[in-house]
Amino acid sequence: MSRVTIAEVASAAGVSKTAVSFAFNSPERLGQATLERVLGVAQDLGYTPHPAARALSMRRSGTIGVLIPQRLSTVFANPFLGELIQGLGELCEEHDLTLLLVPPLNGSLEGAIRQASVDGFISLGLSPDDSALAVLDRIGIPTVLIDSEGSPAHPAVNVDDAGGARAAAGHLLELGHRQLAILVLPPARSQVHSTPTAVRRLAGYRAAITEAGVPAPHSVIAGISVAAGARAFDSLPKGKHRPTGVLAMSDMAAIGVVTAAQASGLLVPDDLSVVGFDDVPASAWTNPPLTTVRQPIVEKGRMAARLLIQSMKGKSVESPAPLSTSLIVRSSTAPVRNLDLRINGR
Amino acid sequence: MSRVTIAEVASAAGVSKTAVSFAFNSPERLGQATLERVLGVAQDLGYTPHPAARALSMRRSGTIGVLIPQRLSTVFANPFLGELIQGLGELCEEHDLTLLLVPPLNGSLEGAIRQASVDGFISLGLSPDDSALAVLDRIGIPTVLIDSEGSPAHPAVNVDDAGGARAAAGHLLELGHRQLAILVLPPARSQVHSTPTAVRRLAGYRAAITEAGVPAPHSVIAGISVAAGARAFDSLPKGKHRPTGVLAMSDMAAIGVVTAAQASGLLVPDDLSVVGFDDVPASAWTNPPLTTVRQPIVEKGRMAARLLIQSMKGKSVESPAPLSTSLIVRSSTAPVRNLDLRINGR
DNA sequence: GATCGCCTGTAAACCGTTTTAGTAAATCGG
DNA sequence: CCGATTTACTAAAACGGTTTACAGGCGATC
Repeated sequence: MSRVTIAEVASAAGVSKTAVSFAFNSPERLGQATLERVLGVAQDLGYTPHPAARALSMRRSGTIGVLIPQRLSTVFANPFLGELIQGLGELCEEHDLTLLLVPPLNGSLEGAIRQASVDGFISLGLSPDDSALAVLDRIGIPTVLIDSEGSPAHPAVNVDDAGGARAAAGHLLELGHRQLAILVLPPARSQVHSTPTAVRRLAGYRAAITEAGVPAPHSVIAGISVAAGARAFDSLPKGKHRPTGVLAMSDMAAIGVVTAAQASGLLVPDDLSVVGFDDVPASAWTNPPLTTVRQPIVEKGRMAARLLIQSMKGKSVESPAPLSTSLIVRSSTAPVRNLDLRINGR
Repeated sequence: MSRVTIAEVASAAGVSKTAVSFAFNSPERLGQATLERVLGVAQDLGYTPHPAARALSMRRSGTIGVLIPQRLSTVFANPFLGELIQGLGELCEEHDLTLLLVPPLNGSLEGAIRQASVDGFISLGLSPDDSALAVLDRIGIPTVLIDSEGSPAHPAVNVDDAGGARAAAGHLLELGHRQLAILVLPPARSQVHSTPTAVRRLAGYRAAITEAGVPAPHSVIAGISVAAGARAFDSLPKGKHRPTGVLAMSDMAAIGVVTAAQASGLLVPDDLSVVGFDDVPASAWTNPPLTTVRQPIVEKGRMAARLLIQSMKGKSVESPAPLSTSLIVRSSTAPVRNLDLRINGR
C-alpha cells in the first residue's frame, strides 16, 4: 500500500541505498551489470524517489512559486494572469521547473509562503510595505517582483504604466473629451494601499489631464471583473455631468463599462468612449473592438522568470528598464459629440 | 545567510527541538512561560519551518497538482483552464491547499509527475491508455480525472459532451444547414489518440447529423487557439461546397473562424453560422456574440477538487454523474440562406 | 505517606533521500 | 612484482522537521 522506498529497492537488488541513488543520479559511477540490475528491480517494484525527501536532501524542489495577492477565483477572472503564466511557463518548462500558485490561505499570504516548498518566488502587485515582502527576505528565497517597486534585495519587472496611461488620456483629450471618468484598480491586499500599478497609471492619467487644463476626472474604484466594470458604469454621474470618456485600468473593467453602457441604450463609441488597459487578446474581438493600452504581458512573465532563474543560480540581478507600453486604437473611442442631443432629448 | 533551523531556535531558547515544534504545532503541551519565550525567540530569529522537511516528516505537502497534458503557453491560450482553476481554487483555499501546475517537462509528463511533491493530482483530458495514468497509480497518489474515462481506481468528472454536441448540431440542422464542417480538438498528448472529450463531442455531432440524413460533415483538426481556428477556416472548401455552418469544439476556435470569415468578407451569421463549445465568458462579448454549448467549467473544477479532497482524506469516492450542458443561442447562428448569391456572385 | 495522574519537558527514532568519506579489489606503470 | 591509481561499491552522516516513548516534579487522593 505504502510507497516503495529506496531501501527496499536496495535490499531487493542486493546493493546499498547509495548504489540505487547512483543508478538514477550518476549512472557512470556504477558497473554496467549492477546498473542494469538495479534499474530493473526499481522498475519492477515501481520505485519513484519521494519528492519531498529529495527536495530536503538536495535543497532544491524544482518549483517556483507565484505569489498571488488575491483569491484565485477573483484573479483568474482577468485573463491577465493566464497570459502571464504563459510567459512564466515557457521559461519554467525550459528549465524543468513546475509552477506553484500561492494565494492567501485564510487571509494570510505569509502563512501560504511558509507552507510553499519552492526555490524562488514571483510576486504580483505587492505594495512595497506589504508584510509578505518582509517574510520573503527573512526566509532568503530568491524573489522577483512584478508590478511593484523594486529594491536592491528584489529586482522588479515593470512596464511603463504612467506613459501608457498618459497616452490613453491624451488620446481621449485629442478627441475632444472634457468630462472624463477613471476606473481605478482595487487595492490588492491591504485595504489601505493601492497597488503600485494603480498609482502609476492614475498619475499618468492625471498628469495628462491637468496639463491639458481640463477639469479633474471623476474616479471610482472598480474590481478587475467585467461585472465590476458594469457596476462602476452604473455609479457614474448621469445627465449633464455624464462623462463622455472613461479610462479603465483594465480591459475587463472596460468591457464591463461598454456592455453596461450599451445595455442602458448608449452607443459606444458614439455616445461614450472607453479605453482599457493591458490589451488582453479578448479585447480585439469585443463589440466594438477595444481601444486600449498594450503591455507585453507574456514578455513580462518571460523576463521575470528569466531573472528569477538567474537569481536562483546565485547570480545577482538588477531590475530591468520598464517594458514599453503603447496605445492600440481600435473602435471603442471616437471624437466627442458637441451637443449630446440624443441623451438630453430622452 | 542560510536559513535558521529548529535546532538553532531550540538552543537559543534553551529548550529541546521538541519544545520548539510543540510551540508551533501543539502549543497546549507547553507551559505558558516557555511557550512565549520560544515563540519570541523564533520570531526574533525569523524562524520558519522548512517546508520540504515538514512535508517529509508529516507525509503531507499541502499541495495538489494539476496535470496538464500540454505546454502551459498553449493551454493557457484558452480561458478554459483559467475558469477551471477558479473552481479548483475555491476548494483549495478552503482547505489550505496550494495548487501546483504540472505540465510535461521536456516532453515527459511522467517525469514531471515524479518530481512533484503533492498530496493529490487532478488530471486533465488524459486518454485512458496514457502512460502517465500508469505512473499515477503505481505511486498511489489520490487522483481525480477531468474530461477522461473514469475507472474504479480513479473517479472522473465529466460533462455531457455528447448531449451538448448533439444539441449544437441539431440547432444548425433546424436552421436548415446541410453543409457542415466540424473543427475537431487536437489530440492532447500522444499523437495517435484523441482526447475522450473530442471523441464524445464528435460522436454527438455525427449522431445528430446522420440521424437527420444529411451528408457527412467535413472535419478538420484545429488547435484550441483563435489563430488555429482562423487557419482551420482557411482550409475549409470554398465555392459550391463551402460549409454554411461550422461546429467548433471550443469557443476559441469558433472565434477564430468568425474573425477569419469576417476578414474574408463573409457576414456572420448571415453567410456562415458558427457554434462554439464551452461558453467561456468572452463568448458573450464577441462580435457577434457566440452561440455555444455551455458547460459549467467552474463547477467542474469545484467538484473535482471536492472529490480529490475527500479521496485524500481516505474516503473512497465514485465518479459522479456527468454535469449537464446546454445550448446557448446568441447571434453567431442564423437560418441558412437558400441561394448563396452573394458568394457565387463574386 | 505512598500512589496515582497530570503537567512539562526531553532524548531518540523516524521520514526517504543525497552525499561524503572511505574501503577492498582490480589495474596500471615501471 | 610492487606501490600508485582507478574502479565499484558501501556505511554513515547529513537535510530539518515531527512524533513516540519516557522521565521528573508536583498536587490530589486515599
